Amino acid sequence: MAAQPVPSAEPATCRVLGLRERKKQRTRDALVSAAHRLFLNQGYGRTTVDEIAAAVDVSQRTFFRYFSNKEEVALAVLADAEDYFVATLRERPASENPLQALRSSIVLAWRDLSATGTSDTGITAALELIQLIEETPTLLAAHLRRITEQERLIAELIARREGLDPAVDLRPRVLAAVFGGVLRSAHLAWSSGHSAPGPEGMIAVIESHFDQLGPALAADWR
Amino acid sequence: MAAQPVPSAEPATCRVLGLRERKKQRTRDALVSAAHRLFLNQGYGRTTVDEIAAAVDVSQRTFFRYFSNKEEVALAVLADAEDYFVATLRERPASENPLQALRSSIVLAWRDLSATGTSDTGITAALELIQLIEETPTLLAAHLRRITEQERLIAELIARREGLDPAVDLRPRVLAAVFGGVLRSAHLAWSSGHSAPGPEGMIAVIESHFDQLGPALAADWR
DNA sequence: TGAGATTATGACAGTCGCTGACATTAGGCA
DNA sequence: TGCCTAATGTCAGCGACTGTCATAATCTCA
Repeated sequence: MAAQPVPSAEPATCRVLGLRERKKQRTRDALVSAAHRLFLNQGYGRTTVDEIAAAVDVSQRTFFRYFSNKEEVALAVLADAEDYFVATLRERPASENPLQALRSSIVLAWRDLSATGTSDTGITAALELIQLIEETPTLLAAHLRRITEQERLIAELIARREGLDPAVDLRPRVLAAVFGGVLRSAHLAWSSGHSAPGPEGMIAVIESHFDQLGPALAADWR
Repeated sequence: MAAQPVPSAEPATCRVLGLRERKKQRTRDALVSAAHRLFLNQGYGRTTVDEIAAAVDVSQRTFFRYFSNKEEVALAVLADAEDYFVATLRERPASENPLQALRSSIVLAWRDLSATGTSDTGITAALELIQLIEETPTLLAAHLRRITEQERLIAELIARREGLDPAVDLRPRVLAAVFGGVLRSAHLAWSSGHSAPGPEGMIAVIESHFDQLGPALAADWR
């Protein structure tokens, strides 16, 4: 393996990663993708943790050292996408108002991810997972809880962005909750299958839901 | 529970219930209140289903014939309140726009329930439970999932109210999601303890969150 | 009122998610 | 090479939940 001639395209941190750390990362990734495959093939409920562990040739106990429960390994696929969204939000210019910043961040994040994506571990996996979540009550519950944690983070980001104290001003938290609601509604609409598939379809659904936010709150619906 | 001026969802059929049905209702109620007491005393996670069943002197198997899982018995306390809210929403005059109707329904429902409430099974139980939910991840997840089901119902009600096809027009679903988000945010704020206790405190928090909905979505936050 | 059909319940066994404890192995480092 | 630490496997056990079958309680109707 070309150990030396690698230029500094990679962050320095993972150059010096020991064998131990790399191995951990590999088994973690293997667990995630094995779980993903099993869940999609035979359903979440009909897949046991033992199966996932066996597919990667580790013990069940080791599985639970990587993921605190079965839901976590399923939702792990979305973690990257969420992080990317948050990173995007941090970089939105101050000229945008908060709602604009959230909307453009989510759309940009989807666009970037769909361009960057290695088709296997990337955005298609996330989309398949969203579908799976919507039809699996247990997963949906766990996902919704994660969403609310994300909303707290988003509220803090917005508050800092606008120079407000999040403990006093309710607007950041209200906005984050509204944003979460609109997104969830869009995910549900997309996964119910009446719209275009793939990232483009998802983006379109999200945009149309945001477009209806004003009208939905308007005094006159006619 | 003899109050008239309220929307009652009771069909006349249940006037003369057989012994069997009444007995079932009693054990169900006993399970709910025993569970409620145990959860509040020693925490949700440290209470086993066996304990709850034993407290009512039924087998564990019987417990699971009444509730499909442990979360359900905890959230059952909120079911009445939710039903009351939905009934209230159905009766809101057409002169109110959708957002107004939702807001006044939730406030009215809380007010009525806090007036009607037998202190034991009524609104205080619901408030204690909201607190418990917010500090118990498992319960929060289950609760959030129920909320989304409620949102679907609310969206249908709003659509019918406005004479729209909920499959076409996104506004009912978006509005329901926004409403759910604002409420959840209010619950969280109330249960974090920085506001007045009791139903009045909750109502105040809800009102203030709704007041911030417009400002949160506004273009200019200054 | 009493026999037979329903229906709720209990008892039991078993699966699966998840955890603590301890021994074993494998990578890091002097 | 050999010690130290961290990752893993094994095992035992708890608790949530389900299927199955026998029993007991209610209901129905002649």
